[in-house]
Amino acid sequence: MTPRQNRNRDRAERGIPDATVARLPVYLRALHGLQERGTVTVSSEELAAAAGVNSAKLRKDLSHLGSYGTRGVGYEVEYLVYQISRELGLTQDWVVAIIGVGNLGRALAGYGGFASRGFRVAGLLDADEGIVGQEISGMVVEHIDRLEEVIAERGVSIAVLATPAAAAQTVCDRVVASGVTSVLNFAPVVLSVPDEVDVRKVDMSIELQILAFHEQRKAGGPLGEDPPGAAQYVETVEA
Amino acid sequence: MTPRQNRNRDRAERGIPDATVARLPVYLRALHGLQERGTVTVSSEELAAAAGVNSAKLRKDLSHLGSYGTRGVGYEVEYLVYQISRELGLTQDWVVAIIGVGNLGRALAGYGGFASRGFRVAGLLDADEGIVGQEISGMVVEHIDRLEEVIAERGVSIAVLATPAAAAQTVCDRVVASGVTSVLNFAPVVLSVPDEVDVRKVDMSIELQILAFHEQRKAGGPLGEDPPGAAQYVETVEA
DNA sequence: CCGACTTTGTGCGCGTATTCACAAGGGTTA
DNA sequence: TAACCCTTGTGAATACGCGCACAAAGTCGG
Ligand SMILES: NC(=O)c1ccc[n+]([C@@H]2O[C@H](COP(=O)([O-])OP(=O)(O)OC[C@H]3O[C@@H](n4cnc5c(N)ncnc54)[C@H](O)[C@@H]3O)[C@@H](O)[C@H]2O)c1
Ligand SMILES: NC(=O)c1ccc[n+]([C@@H]2O[C@H](COP(=O)([O-])OP(=O)(O)OC[C@H]3O[C@@H](n4cnc5c(N)ncnc54)[C@H](O)[C@@H]3O)[C@@H](O)[C@H]2O)c1
Repeated sequence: MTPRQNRNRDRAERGIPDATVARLPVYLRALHGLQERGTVTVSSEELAAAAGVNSAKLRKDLSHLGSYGTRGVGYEVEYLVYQISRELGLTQDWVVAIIGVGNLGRALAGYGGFASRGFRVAGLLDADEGIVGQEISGMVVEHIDRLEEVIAERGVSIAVLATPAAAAQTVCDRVVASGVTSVLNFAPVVLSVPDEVDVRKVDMSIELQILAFHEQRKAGGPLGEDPPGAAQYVETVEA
Repeated sequence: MTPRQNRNRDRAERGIPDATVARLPVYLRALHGLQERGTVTVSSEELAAAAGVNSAKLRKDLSHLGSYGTRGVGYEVEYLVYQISRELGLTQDWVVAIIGVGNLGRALAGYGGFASRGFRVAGLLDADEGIVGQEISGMVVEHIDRLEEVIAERGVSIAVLATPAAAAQTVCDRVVASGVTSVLNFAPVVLSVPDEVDVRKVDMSIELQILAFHEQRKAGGPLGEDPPGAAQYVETVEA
């Protein structure tokens, strides 16, 4: 069997498509909402509506976890919550460190949406002497020099980077060298990491730019109506 | 020429794939970096490396904007910056309102990464009497009751929602009713809006959950090694 | 116990995205 | 001018994701 065939087989048997994984948390959120209202059973149609997706897509997504629905009835909310949580790894606790405790880091430190999903913030680190020692959301900010110790001692497995862009790669390198293989990056830079490390980024500036693009479309295309590719543009490069 | 042919031509000539649009801001960031270091010309290989993508993908992306490269040489940095900015609509100013000035809203209000791309925060709104009137990043927080006036008077075209989840849909409805067609949502809810409105969401909790999924994979699959789809699972639903 | 009804799980076709690989095009040098 | 080198732009193959539509499978009333 060629390596390629092997990879295909692995995908088919255990691999859950990335697109599906990205939606599972949304389903989970919708399910928790239903749970609070005491709903016991839900159809794919209802759940899909609550999650804002097509019902066929929802069913296909869930089918990747196994067959947890009952035909003619729907899905048992509680059981589905358990299965999705389990698949996402939320049945265990994840230890998180937030690095860079500025405006954004502070907001993150106090955010309840983390703890409620099994993410425990076990460290706040910063380089600024004025910030180190401050108590934020019940935790004392530690010095970045202690990064490696903190990661090792507390078993940090996810690092959240909220430093300025210029510092992000350096901090990332240290974090990775300490054995962390999951990074959530808020700094507007592309981090380079070894293959085994997962980096996800949150970039609000990019989101705004995408909105601006579409907004401009609605308003009638880019300024100066000539289509890109037209031959008669002028050299007005200088800002 | 029939309307349909016209539409097809427009698509072919002007329609830029969503996946491409989402990457243009990344290229732009990389280009600004090069610009600061005085680079005049860049090859697709170099730029792709800086942006963290495959070079063929980069070239194909850029080809959607027209042919702005020179074979044998590469792309002129300054010119490319201009073309991408123009395509994204960053050559004009966008007026933004931030709604919900709590932990996150505050961080956003003071964030420099917005202004530097032509996004001007023209309003901060909140429902809390204790927050209304406060000065944050040089702006006075206004009462949410004035939402419609603020949007109309200042020509707000993008709304940033940073309210609690429970309030988001209501606020969103009001914003949309006021004519805003672009929304950036930080609240962990699926917003329902008319077709012509674009909503983009930023959800850090989802990103963490995706990281957790992959982290669990690395550690050897979900707890209790049985592959999903196995027939012998037990009814251990109760938490 | 049966037949009507409901909802799941999925085969299939379609469109989009990604990547490879190379011909075409432009610069550069002798 | 011509030969050579470098890099773009894109055709073609492959992979991926989406959603329709329907058979299979279960429920429920009679
Ligand atoms: N504030 C926002 O709304 C927002 C939005 C989008 C992106 N971002 C990005 O998030 C990051 C943080 O933003 P912010 O507004 O909190 O900035 P900030 O300047 O308020 O905070 C950055 C913090 O990082 C600390 N720091 C600097 N170098 C460090 C190092 N080497 N190790 C550890 N800590 C270090 C600083 O002392 C500071 O406290 C930036 O990269 C920014 O571009 C912020
Ligand atoms: N803080 C974070 O790091 C973080 C991370 C991810 C997501 N979020 C989400 O972002 C949102 C805001 O988070 P936060 O931490 O800033 O919460 P917060 O409670 O600190 O702030 C919410 C603000 O919204 C205001 N508000 C409430 N109802 C309103 C209404 N109807 N109109 C206008 N304003 C209203 C409140 O007065 C408050 O000031 C929440 O939905 C949260 O889930 C926050």
